[in-house]
Amino acid sequence: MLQIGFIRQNADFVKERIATKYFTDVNSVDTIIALDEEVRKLKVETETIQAAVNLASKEIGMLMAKGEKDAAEIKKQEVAQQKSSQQNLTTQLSNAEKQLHDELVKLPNLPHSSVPKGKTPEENEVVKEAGIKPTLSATAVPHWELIKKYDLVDFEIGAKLTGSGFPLFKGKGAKLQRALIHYFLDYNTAAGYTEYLPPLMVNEASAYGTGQLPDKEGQMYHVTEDGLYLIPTAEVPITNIYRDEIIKEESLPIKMTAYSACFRREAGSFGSDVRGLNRVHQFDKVEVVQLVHPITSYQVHQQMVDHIEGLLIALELPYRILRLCGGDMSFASALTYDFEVYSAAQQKWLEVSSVSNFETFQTNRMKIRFKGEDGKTQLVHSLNGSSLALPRIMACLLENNQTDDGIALPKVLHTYFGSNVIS
RNA sequence: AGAGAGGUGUCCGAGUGGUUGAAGGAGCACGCCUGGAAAGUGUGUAUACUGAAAGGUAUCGAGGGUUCGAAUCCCUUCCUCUCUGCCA
Repeated sequence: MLQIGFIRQNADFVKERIATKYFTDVNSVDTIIALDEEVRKLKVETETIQAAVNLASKEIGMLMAKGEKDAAEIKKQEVAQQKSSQQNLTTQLSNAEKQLHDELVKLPNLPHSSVPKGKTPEENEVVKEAGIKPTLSATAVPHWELIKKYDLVDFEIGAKLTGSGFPLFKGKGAKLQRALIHYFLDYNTAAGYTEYLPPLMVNEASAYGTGQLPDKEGQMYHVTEDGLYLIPTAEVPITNIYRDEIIKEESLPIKMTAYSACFRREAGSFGSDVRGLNRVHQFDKVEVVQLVHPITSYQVHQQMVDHIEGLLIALELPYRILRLCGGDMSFASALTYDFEVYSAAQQKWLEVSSVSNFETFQTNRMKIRFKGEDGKTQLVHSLNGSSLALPRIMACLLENNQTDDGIALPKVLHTYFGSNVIS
């Protein structure tokens, strides 16, 4: 959520920036400013009356103490009149506040100045492409065939147990997942991230804090009986750890990593995009989150990109880094880099990580602040990135490394997996 | 899941209707004292909104109610602890 004070002072800038995200209703900025003015005006009015009421109440207290009952009664009647005139204002105020909040929550974050212009994924800017795309033999097959061949994942039984999109990992497939999670967490903690293992369900306040609510309600599984949501990413519980906290400045940056299962309803997907492990309702992911001092956030963002790039290099996968254009960025992000790996048999790029700087968009909702040297509290910046999403990594590892003798695993996984090859 | 107890500032802890944003203590910060430190001592020590400022408003888990006035009374709800039950 954008800060109202900032909108008030930079209305034109806000409109201009929002437009690059192809947010449809730029006029809502004007609505917000008008509502904000109304709210503040009504606040002053009601608070003035309240101040008078409070003062009178104290006077009544003193009169009662002195035993001057009659004088107290007269005061009481005065207060009663003031209160009746206040009631109407209070109703107006709470209505206006609610409207203001509803509008404010619908505004997306403002894209950073380096965000490329564009509306569709095709207009994302390729910042870097590296690694070697393998030349596969004529007999090479996509990962869903390899999965069958080596009996790594059973989609049919997953569907039997739960439904489509809930893969059942099995044998070496399950072990490869474990090896990857283990390796990713080790890599992150070695870089100074503290490891967490979070709850897989969160309450409404947490889902709201990171921006899943109210914007993306339909994308989460909702346990209505208990008012809980299955997490779409560990980002949600992990970032919310510091909700409503004031952090000591010297504790910044706070670096956290977590493995979790992720649940996404992903309504409306279809076609070859959803084959095999390309898109599923439940998947494993390791996430990194940082809470940082505002002046360092873009530097940290770049460090996180480098950090995640290191994983892909270690996994020996061909990858590319995209700077997302305004139209393809998420609601809450100010700047996002996506990582994609090249899936050689499918001959397509698959997104495996998204590294974003949210600036104060999330922390304003969560009220995550620090107290600076000047004694003023201000919001920290939050950032996060996947490191990494497992299914597509697995798909690429299988497809790109397939040989007649099995799947040759990258060196870094040998110890974790306990073997050099899946055969 | 049932029974009971409780949630107050950074922490401990007092407070059952009237200048209580909140006693007292600890911690922390700054100063004095000291050769230096400890001890001692003085001052300060929440957050948000609003206002140029003075100030004002709100906040004692959360939400609602009673009252001229609520940390204190009532209702709802969340959480923690103890006991019982159940269970990986």
